[in-house]
Amino acid sequence: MPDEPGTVWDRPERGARGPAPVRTRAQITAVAVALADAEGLAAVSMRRVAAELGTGPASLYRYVGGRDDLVDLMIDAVAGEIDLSGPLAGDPVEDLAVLAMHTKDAQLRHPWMLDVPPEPERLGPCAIDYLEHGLRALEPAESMTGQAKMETIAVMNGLASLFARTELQERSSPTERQAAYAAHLTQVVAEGRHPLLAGLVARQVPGPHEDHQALFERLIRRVLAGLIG
Amino acid sequence: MPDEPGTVWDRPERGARGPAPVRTRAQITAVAVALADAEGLAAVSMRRVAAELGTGPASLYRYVGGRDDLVDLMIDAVAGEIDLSGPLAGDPVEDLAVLAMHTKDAQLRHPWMLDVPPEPERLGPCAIDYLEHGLRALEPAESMTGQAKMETIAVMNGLASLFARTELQERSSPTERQAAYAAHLTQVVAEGRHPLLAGLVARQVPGPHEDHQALFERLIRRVLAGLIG
DNA sequence: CAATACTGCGATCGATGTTCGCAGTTTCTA
DNA sequence: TAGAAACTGCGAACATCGATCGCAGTATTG
Repeated sequence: MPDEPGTVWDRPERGARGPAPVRTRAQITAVAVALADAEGLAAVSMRRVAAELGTGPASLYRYVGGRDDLVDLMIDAVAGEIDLSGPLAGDPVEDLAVLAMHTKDAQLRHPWMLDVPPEPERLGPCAIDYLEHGLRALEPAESMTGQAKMETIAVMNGLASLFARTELQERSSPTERQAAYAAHLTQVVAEGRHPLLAGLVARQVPGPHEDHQALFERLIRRVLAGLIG
Repeated sequence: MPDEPGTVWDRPERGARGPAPVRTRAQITAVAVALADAEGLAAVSMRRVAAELGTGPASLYRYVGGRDDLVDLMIDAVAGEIDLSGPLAGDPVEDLAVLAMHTKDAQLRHPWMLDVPPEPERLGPCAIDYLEHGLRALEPAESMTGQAKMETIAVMNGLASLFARTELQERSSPTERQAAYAAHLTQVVAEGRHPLLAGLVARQVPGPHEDHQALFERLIRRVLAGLIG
C-alpha cells in the first residue's frame, strides 16, 4: 500500500491489477487481536504478527499503512463485538447504562484495549455504528445539545474504561512494579502524615469487595442521571 | 543505580561513598518536563534528555532506573504543581470540584500528561499528598465507604483528564491523521445511515462552543453530587 | 503480446531502551 | 596513611522496534 490515502478504511482492500493477496486484513487483524489477548498490546509488533502469519514484516505493509493502522483495525474489531441489536427501552439512562456494561465487558475480554492511547476520532465503521447507537439512546433527551450528548457518551465510555481497569487490576496478580509501589505506599503512610490514607490502606485487604457488576451499575446510573435531562 | 530496589522514591539520591553526582534528579526531571512540554512525551527519550544535559545516555541510569522511572518523576513533579494549600470549604462537592479544576489546569499546562499510560498506583510523594487532600475533602461524607471515596476521586480525575483532552484537541490544529479520520467520518455519514450522527457532524463547525470552564464546572458538580452522600 | 499495476519479501536503515565494563574519584577502615 | 571498597561518568555495544527500498514474480489491461 502506498502512502497518500488517509485512514485504513479509505484504502481499498486490494488493488485491481496484480495477483490476489495471500492474506486478508480480517485475517491479520484476528491474529493481532489474539496475540494481544494472550501477551498484551506490546507483543503486537510488526515482526511478531508477521511471524505468526508465517511471513516477513515487510509483507504486512501491503495490507496496512503501519502499526497504527493495525491498532485501528484491532480497535474496530472489538467495537464490532459489542451487541447493538437489543431494542432500546426508551429511557436514556437505562439504555446507556446497558451500553456501558457491554463496553466494559468488551474491555474485560480484551485488556489491551486499556493500553491503547486514547486519541479520539479513530472511528472505524463499527465504532461509528456504536456512536450512532448511543445517540439513538439519547434521542428522548430533547433538551440536550448535540455537544452535551457527545460528552455524555464520552463520560460513559470513560467510566467503563475506569472500571474495567480497576476490575482487571484486582483480578490479576500485581506487577513487580505495582508491588514495589504498594510497599512504598504503606511505608510512606506509616510515617504518620496522611492519616486518612492510612485508614484506607489498613482496610485494603479484607472483604471481597462489593460485587463489581452491581457497583458499576449503580454508579453509572447515578452519573448518567446527573448528566441527562 | 543497580537493580534491586523498588520505586525511584526508595532509591537514595546518591551513594555514600563515591564522588558527588554532577547532576540532580530534580535537574533531570526539570529538563525532561520542559522537553515534554515543548515537543511531547515521545520526545523524552533517554538519548534526547541526556543530550539536553550535555552527556551520554548511559549516565542517566545512575540517577534513574529507566525511562519509566523518569516518567514517574515527571508525573510527580506535575502533581506537585497543584495547589493544595487553599482551605477546604467543608462541602465535598465544592472542594472536589475545585481540586478537579486545578488538576485539569495542570494537565492543560502539560499536555503530555494525557499520553502517560494510566497504570494506577504510581504514586510519588506529591501524588500521595494529593490523594490525602482529596480524602480530606470527602471527610464530611460520613456515609461513604473508603472504597466509594477512592472511586469518587478516581472518577473526578478521569473527568478532569477527559475534559483536558477535548479542550486541548480543540485548541490545537488537528494532526494529519485526525484530519483524515474527520474526512472519513463525513464521507461515511454522507451515505445516509447514521442520521443522528449526521446531524451533529453538520453542526460541528459553527459556534465557539460553550465556555469550557463553565461547562466543566457544571458537569463535574453534577457528577460529584450524584456520587457523594 | 507487451505494458501496467500489483504482490511478496529479503535486506537494510535509523531510532529506541538498556547493559557492560573500564577509568577516575571519593570515602571508609585498619 | 595506605589500601580496599563503593561509587560516578560514560563510550561502546546489543537487541528490538517501525519503516523503506528495490527486485522478482504474477495477474490484469489494452
